[in-house]
Amino acid sequence: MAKNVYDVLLERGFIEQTTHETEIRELLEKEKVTFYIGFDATADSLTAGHFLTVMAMMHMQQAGHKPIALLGGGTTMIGDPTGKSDMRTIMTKETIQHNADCFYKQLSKFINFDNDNAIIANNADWLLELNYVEFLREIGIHFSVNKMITAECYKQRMERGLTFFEFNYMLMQSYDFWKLYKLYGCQMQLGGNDQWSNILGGVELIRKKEQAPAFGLTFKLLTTSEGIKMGKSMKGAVWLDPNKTSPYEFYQYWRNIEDVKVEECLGLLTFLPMEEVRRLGALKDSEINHAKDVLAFEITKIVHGEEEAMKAQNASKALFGGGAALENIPTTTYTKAQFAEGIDLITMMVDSKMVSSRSDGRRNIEQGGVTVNDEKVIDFSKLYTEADFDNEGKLLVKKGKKMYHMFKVEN
RNA sequence: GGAUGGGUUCCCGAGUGGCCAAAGGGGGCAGACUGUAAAUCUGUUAGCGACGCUUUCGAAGGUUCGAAUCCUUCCCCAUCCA
Repeated sequence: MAKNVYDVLLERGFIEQTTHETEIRELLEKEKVTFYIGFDATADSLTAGHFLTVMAMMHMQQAGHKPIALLGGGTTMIGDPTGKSDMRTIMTKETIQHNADCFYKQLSKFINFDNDNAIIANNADWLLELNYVEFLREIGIHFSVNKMITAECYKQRMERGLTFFEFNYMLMQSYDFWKLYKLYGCQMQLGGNDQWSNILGGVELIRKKEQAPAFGLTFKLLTTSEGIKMGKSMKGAVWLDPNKTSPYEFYQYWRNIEDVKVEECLGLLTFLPMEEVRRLGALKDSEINHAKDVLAFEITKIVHGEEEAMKAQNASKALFGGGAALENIPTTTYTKAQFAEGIDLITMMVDSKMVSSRSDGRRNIEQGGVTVNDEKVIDFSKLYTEADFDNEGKLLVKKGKKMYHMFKVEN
């Protein structure tokens, strides 16, 4: 075995906290370790935020360790309240099952679940049938409330109010870890740094209940330089599902990352060798745009495949570099019949979701932010007809500096 | 269960009868400057058939020419007491 995964993860910038640094390093060196990461099935696609943990999983699997992807079918049933302000909509069993299926499908693209190389599990299998009193006697007895309220994850919550349910979340997650330990000999839990307290809970539970070693490790959370969680855009989350976030948009998201985050992202979200990462990260001024190209391409390649990554890159270069064919950018297609009487630009922008409302569209035009085929639009009431499209039946609309959309007329 | 203080637009947070589609900040969007970056400055930020109209200040009723503001009931949250 080449380099210890622990050192790889450390060098690439994944590791934030560990329960037992030296033991973990040694363990990963000597043995094939079974570890787990949990995913709550709150949506029908993974997000860019999940991707970081998936990358860590891939590194671990490549190093010969055995990942367990734990789907939160049970925890999602009630809804993880962490960081949520609104009333969470109660999700039906069917929705959760559907979400979990989607997660599994996506995870399979990154993690090899064949031949027992990795395990997929769902905590619905044990959480839903728990007996309350038994649970308290077996698990609850190991948790000190005094200790729990001092936990960092609850601290912020103490001021705003904490429900008994939220308070229990740690126990449920700890129980998951213990269950996976019993079922699969899982020795280690990884997760985002916000999971630290919950992970610690599990580690201690196993140590107390089984007198056996268990370990925990958390990853840095991807944030912007202002500390805001990355992976969100104005349209909401950046999804890994190409139907929810097109490869082009996905590519653009990373292409537009802040300068100061480029090196960090290259280390975490690509497999490029670290020498290359450091070289690219050291580029200055406009040179760093090259590093961003590489970053966007590499991530898109891992998530959507090389072909899609190429397409996204070409589209991006065509739009921002000029020349080249304008293919693979987001497109809305109309029929000739729809254009018989002409359609105004605002309608087109609303249809294509370039703007959120007609008012929004009008504002953008009034502020001089919209061009059609590189010409600034002044009159928002103008009706566009087939004559305005080029001979291929295309019309390129640009909103702001970066948002492009292609309109087509076909029969 | 009791007392007190609260629920305002994407978020935080002003506003206690008309001048309120609602100050200020954050975030978003657009313009300028740039490198598809950051910072900065400017504009904008409920919707629509747009110098006008419609819907919004926890919910439902009521008072009034007129309500985010006053009254009634209800729901929710925080703090203290039990």
